[in-house]
Amino acid sequence: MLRKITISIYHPNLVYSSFNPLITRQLSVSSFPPNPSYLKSLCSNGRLREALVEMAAQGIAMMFEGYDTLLNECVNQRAIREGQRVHAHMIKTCYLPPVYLRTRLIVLYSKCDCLGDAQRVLDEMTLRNVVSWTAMISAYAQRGYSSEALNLFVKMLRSDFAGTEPNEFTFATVLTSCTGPSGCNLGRQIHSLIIKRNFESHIYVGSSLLDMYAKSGRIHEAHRIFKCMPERDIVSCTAIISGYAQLGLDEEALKLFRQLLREGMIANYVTYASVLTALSGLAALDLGRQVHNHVLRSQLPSYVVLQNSLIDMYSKCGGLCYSRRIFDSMNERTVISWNAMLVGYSKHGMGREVVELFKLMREENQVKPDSVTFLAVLSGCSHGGMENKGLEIFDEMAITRDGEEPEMEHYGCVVDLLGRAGRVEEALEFIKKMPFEPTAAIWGSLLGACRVHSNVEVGEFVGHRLLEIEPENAGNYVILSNLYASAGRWEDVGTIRELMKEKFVIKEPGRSWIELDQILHTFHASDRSHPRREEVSAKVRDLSVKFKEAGYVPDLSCVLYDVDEEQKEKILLGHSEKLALAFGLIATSEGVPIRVIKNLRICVDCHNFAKFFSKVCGREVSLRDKNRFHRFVGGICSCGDYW
DNA sequence: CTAGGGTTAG
Repeated sequence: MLRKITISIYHPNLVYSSFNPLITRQLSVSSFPPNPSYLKSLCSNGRLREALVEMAAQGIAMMFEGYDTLLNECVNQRAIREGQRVHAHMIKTCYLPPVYLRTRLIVLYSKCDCLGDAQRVLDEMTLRNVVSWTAMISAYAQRGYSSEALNLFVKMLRSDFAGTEPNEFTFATVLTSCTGPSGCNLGRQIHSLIIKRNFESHIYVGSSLLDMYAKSGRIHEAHRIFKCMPERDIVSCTAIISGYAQLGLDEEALKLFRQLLREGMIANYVTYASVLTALSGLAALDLGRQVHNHVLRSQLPSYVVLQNSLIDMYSKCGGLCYSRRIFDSMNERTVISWNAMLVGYSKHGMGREVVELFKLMREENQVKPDSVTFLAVLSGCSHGGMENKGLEIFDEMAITRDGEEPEMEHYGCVVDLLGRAGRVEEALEFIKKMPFEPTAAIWGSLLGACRVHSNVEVGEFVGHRLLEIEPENAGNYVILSNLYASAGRWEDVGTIRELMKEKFVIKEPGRSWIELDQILHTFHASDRSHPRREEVSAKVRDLSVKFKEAGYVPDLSCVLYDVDEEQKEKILLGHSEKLALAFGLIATSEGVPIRVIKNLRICVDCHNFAKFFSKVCGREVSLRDKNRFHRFVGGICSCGDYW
């Protein structure tokens, strides 16, 4: 039953209202008459619900200020249901919101992930201003809908309405959607608009611009913009540092970080996360520790992102126990924290720990495993000698369709698992039955298995398949020729060498480095650049002689060039990881473990050399190659000779 | 009312 109440009017826009007594029962009489400042005071006391009841009580009578107050609060609290009620109220009472309020609605819907509703509000607007356009573009951009953001931007440029010229907000936003292969082209066009409108030196636009160039690989252009910016702040500095780091230009990133610190930059957690990425790439443990100390001294609150990158940095620098310490100390973990830790164990070949941690993750049930998690777990099982457990987990993954659907990479892991277990034929059958066209990486992993298990028959088939898809990859020729050599099929070794001559492409020269007192010493194959080169190569020759006495036989099939055996041996001794090992032996004191990092996968001969190194020299060796860590102790490697 | 940099995997 409805009851009519007349309330006193003191607000010019407020008229008589009828309301439902069921609602009013909750209201104290003293709260009347409702007015915008009363709504405001309710909102500021966190009493949004009561404010909404007030709104309902006002029936047909709400005007700008009241709606503005309520929408503001809904946006702040990300309260979508309440926001919808406010919106519905506008419609029901035939209130026609001005551009400003409609824009608030767009913002509300987009912050609550209701992009369709936000777009509908924009579509219904007959008048739009730059803010309404920008809010919608930003909604798409922030959620990764790049093409929608860009299309909307173009639509905005074509729009005839007044007040639709993009401003600095629009440019800063839309540039973040210029990603991917065509991103840079679009970005350049937008850049020219920016120059025309004189926004190039704006600090937000500038950092967005330089980030766009950096992310599309045009780091010099990015750096030019950075240098030209009339003022810098922590975001623009971080953007350029992370630009270098993301492209793998780790040393440049580190150099810039140090230089900017010297110039007075106050790093924040994003800056640290970015520079830690660079240090992960360099595997520079001492430098990483130093940055960690900076972090601790700066007394930042704990940020999950930063802790995640610390976990990653320590594990990639060979300090896995520190990773675990950080992981255990976290009071909040994201899926990335778990993944980083799992990947750490996986790269160190610690299969048992991978399985244990994965079990813990499922038991805790706070964070749902994603496709990266499964990748880490499967490859961890493979590298850690837990083949059956890995196959079991893959089957679970394929059966329990509720979670992650296996992707190509997961199938690749299974090929790896089967291959490692010596089930090479089964792996081949598995590839044939996959719902994907096998990639070069998948054939490559099977070829590696064939080499380790000396399965020439399957290896030959796989190898030739691989040479068809990837004729430019030198590694494939090496492994196939290794395989033929191990079976004594010298004629076929010769054929492979002939094939190679025409197509052989060196993608990336081999390079190894070692960190001593926060300084990285880098060696290239047959290096002539290091100041102590003579001493180092003499040491390698010396070691080779010693190791031969202990049973070392140089594996000449690892050499690609068509030269005589003596030359081949000389080339082998010039491999960068041998130089780095020898340098480590010279430059560190007895008994100290030696950590070497290599940018490519380690070759069979160097792997063997390192084994003898650990045994004969009595030094523990940790060697990180492109795929994983190898830990050599007493002549045995943690990878079990399978990598 | 609208804006820029970040962590795992490949």
